[in-house]
Amino acid sequence: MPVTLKEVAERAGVSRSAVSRTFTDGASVSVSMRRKVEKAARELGYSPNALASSLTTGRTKLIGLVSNNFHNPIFLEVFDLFTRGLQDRGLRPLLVNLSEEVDPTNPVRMLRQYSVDGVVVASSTLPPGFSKAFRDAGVPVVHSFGSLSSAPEVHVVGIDNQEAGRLAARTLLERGYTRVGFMGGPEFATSTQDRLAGFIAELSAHPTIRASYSFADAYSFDAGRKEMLRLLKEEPAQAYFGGDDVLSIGALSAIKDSGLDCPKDVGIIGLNDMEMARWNNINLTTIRQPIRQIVTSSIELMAATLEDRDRFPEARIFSCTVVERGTLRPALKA
Amino acid sequence: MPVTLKEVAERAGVSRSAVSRTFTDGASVSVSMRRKVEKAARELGYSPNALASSLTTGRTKLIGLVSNNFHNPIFLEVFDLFTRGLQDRGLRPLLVNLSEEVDPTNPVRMLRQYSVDGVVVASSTLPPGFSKAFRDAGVPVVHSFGSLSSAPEVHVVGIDNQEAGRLAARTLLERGYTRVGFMGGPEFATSTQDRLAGFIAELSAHPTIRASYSFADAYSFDAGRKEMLRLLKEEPAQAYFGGDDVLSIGALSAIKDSGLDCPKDVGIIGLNDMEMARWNNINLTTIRQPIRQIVTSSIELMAATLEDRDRFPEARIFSCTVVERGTLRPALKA
DNA sequence: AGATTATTTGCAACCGGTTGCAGAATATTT
DNA sequence: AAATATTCTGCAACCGGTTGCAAATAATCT
Repeated sequence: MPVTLKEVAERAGVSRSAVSRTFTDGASVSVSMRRKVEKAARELGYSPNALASSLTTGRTKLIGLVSNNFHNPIFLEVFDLFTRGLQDRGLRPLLVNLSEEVDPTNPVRMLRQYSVDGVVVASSTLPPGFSKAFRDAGVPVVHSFGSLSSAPEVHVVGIDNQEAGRLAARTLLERGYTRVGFMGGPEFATSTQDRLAGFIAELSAHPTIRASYSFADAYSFDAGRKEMLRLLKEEPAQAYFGGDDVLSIGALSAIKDSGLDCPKDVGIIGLNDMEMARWNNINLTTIRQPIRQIVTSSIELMAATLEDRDRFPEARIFSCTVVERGTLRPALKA
Repeated sequence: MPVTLKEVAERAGVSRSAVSRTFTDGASVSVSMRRKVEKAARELGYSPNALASSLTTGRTKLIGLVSNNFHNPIFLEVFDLFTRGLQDRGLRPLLVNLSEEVDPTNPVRMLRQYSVDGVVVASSTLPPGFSKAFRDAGVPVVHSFGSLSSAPEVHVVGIDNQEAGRLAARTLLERGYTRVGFMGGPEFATSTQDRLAGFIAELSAHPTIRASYSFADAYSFDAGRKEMLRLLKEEPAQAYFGGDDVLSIGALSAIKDSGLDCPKDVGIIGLNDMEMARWNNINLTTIRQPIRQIVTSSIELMAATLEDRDRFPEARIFSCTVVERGTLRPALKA
């Protein structure tokens, strides 16, 4: 059904190579030849088969976009930015949903079968083993929103989750809270671990502060709500660092339903600054993660790595900022 | 770098065809041969190149997943369900972001270059011209969440938006509202037009009801908020059918900020029943769209159409239900 | 104009697989 | 055991392009 190179060549009365060259830029074709071929191509409605050409060029322009975060609203924006950014560079995102996948073997095989030029891992929860498995398969990898190690083995772009944890702790201290809590996401998520570590590290310099830690089952409204209801039954802290915004909003709902007031009785600070956080019936104080910059930078890094496949792995860190809203009491006067 | 068929054949000491057959099911290979080949393949870490084979088989198992709804939280779930559902059938979603695209030419070309086996258009706002353009390119198309015409030219799976509009109108009538409004999404969106048409149709049977219509700039919180603020300045209706949930939540925020109470002063019914609608600090009465069923059915329909490419276009309609929450006053006693 | 150099062009082989066909190897039948 | 029917296997051509190489054309220089 689709028109092939050969048909165009025949109609234009030239060789197949000539047609091929008119459609590969940088190739040597005379203007007259180009005109002839383009005319024939137009009349036939020809457009070259990217897959066939990938066979010889070794480039598909396919980029695996793998994620397992299909329940966090910020990731819709992440996908939006990634797809547009990749498209703008002529790259095609092959979306891979890794929810419930524990072993990288299958995804790796699949991505190799489709000869992707690179893989973007967009996930805050996938263990680094996945990225490494892709790299070991010889594919350039950028892990966005990943956790950074001191010696990155693949490119990582994101925030420093430990620093975010420290920032959360500092913010709570500034507000004069003396009993604080970390209400994290699922314990196995890399982001949770890192944020907790930072949170603890910062507080360790303040021995007078009482701190507690617990984990919700998932990064979800219900999990946050459930966990906060549990916490409120016993002696709750004065303020919590919620694992992320969705979780924090769930916690907020628990607080209100328990007849308590936020921030008067219990304070909350979230993380992400997702769209809903600023909705005025939520109005969540939170730590903002610069998503747009992270995605843009990830795409640039991927493009650069496609050029130079031996590029040394690097970590690109973006800083977070506190977004003041209504779920934490004001800072103490200095 | 990657291992090829030939290398496996050499190592196993057999012909290339033999190796190929081992990896295509339904092909005739003896057990001893299969064992030999599989051993060699395992040792070399071979897995067949799907793109190369697509050249001769004519099937890539690539499915274009095209959408322009990257700001509506329900679409995150839609993408989740689609990617998993497609993956489960061995199909690979090639994600295409059509935001800001007004002409189907480029996307069509791109999808043809990558020889997708089919296209799923997942959008409630794209005009039918896009689906038709894909179909005209000879690719099987399923338009999910699309608007249905009486004579579908491509497969359409979704709700009957007109019926949803009627349902909204009926619901408002049941509650005894006599001055009602339609606060739609952007006027050009197909879903908005259909919902409005149904809303009007239902009310036309009730000449005593005063009805008004207006449109927000987008399906977004801010647009809904802005439009409701505008409406509240003049003489507002007693209750509104909000174009979708996000819009309705924006409207809700405007109502509260204006010192009014919902549902006491102004009622709202949304559409979609997205996750946040049930968050208790929102608690939006809304019309539920059965997303999961729509996606599942779309995938089945796509799979069936891949089998029989001449399948006659059909429309699959799922019904909506009202989800009672807190933004509409109770129904009148009968 | 003739020699020299730079551009174009077509040939043919190749990218990594698949598949119709015919001969070889097995299995089944009588 | 011979004849017949089945199942396997390799050959070679093909899928839709690309590209090194050498011949053919065009451009530039004396």
